[in-house]
Amino acid sequence: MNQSNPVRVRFAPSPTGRMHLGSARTALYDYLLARRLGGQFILRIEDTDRKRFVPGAEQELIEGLRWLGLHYDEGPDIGGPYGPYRQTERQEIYLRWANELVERGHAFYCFCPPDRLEKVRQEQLKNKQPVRYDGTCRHLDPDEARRRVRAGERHVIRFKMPYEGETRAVDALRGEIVWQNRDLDDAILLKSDGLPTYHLAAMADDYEMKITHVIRGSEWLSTFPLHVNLIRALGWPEPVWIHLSVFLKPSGKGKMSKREAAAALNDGYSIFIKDLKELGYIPEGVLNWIVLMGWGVAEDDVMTLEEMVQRFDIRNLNPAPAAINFSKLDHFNGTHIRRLPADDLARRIKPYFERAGYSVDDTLLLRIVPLIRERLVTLDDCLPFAGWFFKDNVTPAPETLVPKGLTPAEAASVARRVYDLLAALPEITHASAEPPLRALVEALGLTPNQVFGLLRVAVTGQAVSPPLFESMELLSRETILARVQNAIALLERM
RNA sequence: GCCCCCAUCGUCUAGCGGUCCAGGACGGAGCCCUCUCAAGGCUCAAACAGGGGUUCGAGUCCCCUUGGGGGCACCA
Repeated sequence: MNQSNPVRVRFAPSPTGRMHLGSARTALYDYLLARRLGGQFILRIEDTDRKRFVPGAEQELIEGLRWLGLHYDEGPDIGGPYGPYRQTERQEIYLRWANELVERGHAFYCFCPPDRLEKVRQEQLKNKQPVRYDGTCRHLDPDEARRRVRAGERHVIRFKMPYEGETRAVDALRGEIVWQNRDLDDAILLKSDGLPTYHLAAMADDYEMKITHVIRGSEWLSTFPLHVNLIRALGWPEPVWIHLSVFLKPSGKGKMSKREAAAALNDGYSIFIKDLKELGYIPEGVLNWIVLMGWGVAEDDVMTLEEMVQRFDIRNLNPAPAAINFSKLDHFNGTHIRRLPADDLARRIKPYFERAGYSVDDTLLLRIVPLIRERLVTLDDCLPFAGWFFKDNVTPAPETLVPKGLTPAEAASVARRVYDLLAALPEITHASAEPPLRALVEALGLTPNQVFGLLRVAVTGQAVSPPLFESMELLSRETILARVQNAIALLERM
């Protein structure tokens, strides 16, 4: 690689499914590497598989990247100097290189029908032989092959893998890897539909787009020798290769499966980025979580995207598979929520209240935020903690008003004393209400828990709430008195 | 079956031959704080897969075993 060239890193997903943790992490590392080294981050859509194409998948990818804050410099929706950035729009390029490979003797036309290939495969499997192409068309006379192609015979183009010797390639995380060429296969580069396979398309695009670092999943390790041989056959510069490990299911036993994904959702988690967003996770938390799955930092593991850029170094990447740990996601999400400025958090939770049907006063919301900030794991936790602020009246279950150790009648009596005390105050604030109420607790020979608990349920309608006095301060005196009055009535009716 | 990769607390990891009776984080346990729930503080339990080498010395290098993972498509 020529060090004087700018670093260019690409995220190249295929629009065949949903954006999940694995793709997000790859994109994140791509982004971090590009930003860290002052280069460009490119989005390229690998849509050459028309059978598996999923409408809307590209949009989810783009929205996912935007939500995470992983902004790219070039991509299908924003263009760039090396476009187009969708492989189906670059078909001529692959055709040209495939022909070039054939001309140079590094690839050959193959007319083998799929059903024959399948039979060969079964035979090899049965005989416990390595499964690969048997080489039938490899030694066809080139002129004869060209004639058949011109005649319109259905064909593919295969790479002519050397039969002897070995292939060596370097992965940045694992060092040099060696393959015996006799174990390698004559992979298809150009399908009979005229579209390239990943092998040709990705390599050609990486070359055309001047990609300097390839970060991809370890599932590409097995075709790694094919890719380097292809690149070398064409004399292209070799990028730095980085093969990331896969994610394992939470137990660490086996990879993430459909079944596991469903199980996660059942527990209130998800491996899909869009779901995570809807579950109330914030990009800061998600990013911090996934960046550490495969990247080790000695200390200070709470980071913003900017801090990740400053600290990122591919030498710290871990090639070992990593098990997904959702409780760590909760931790990072809560931590980053707490770090948000009040107005920012207010802006982010406002939609949750509105979706619940409340009309939200921004001034009140801004005063609520400090009360619930350290209680939120996900954004939607704001509802159980603070939804009651926006209700005109609350309706506690009568039995929840009765403190431990007291009868309903005793509770009613306590409530009346509390009412009298609050009614005597010209205004009810944290400062004005707490001292006399504590004195009352003392005088009644009860615990703060008993009295404040009753008041909490009376005022908020629930047993768990933000701090009582701070919460009451946000309510009008009339509201508080009316709710305590209501509680007394409820208790008297028990 | 064949090829390739990986291996430190339950999990994510630090460690790049001596500073490691192995450090941090999540989770767990306990204590403190406390009006509930949290947050926060303190403490504790918890790991170098096994076996051979190399070396004065190995978690750190090599080999084997075991275990885990990926791949073996006209999918990416």
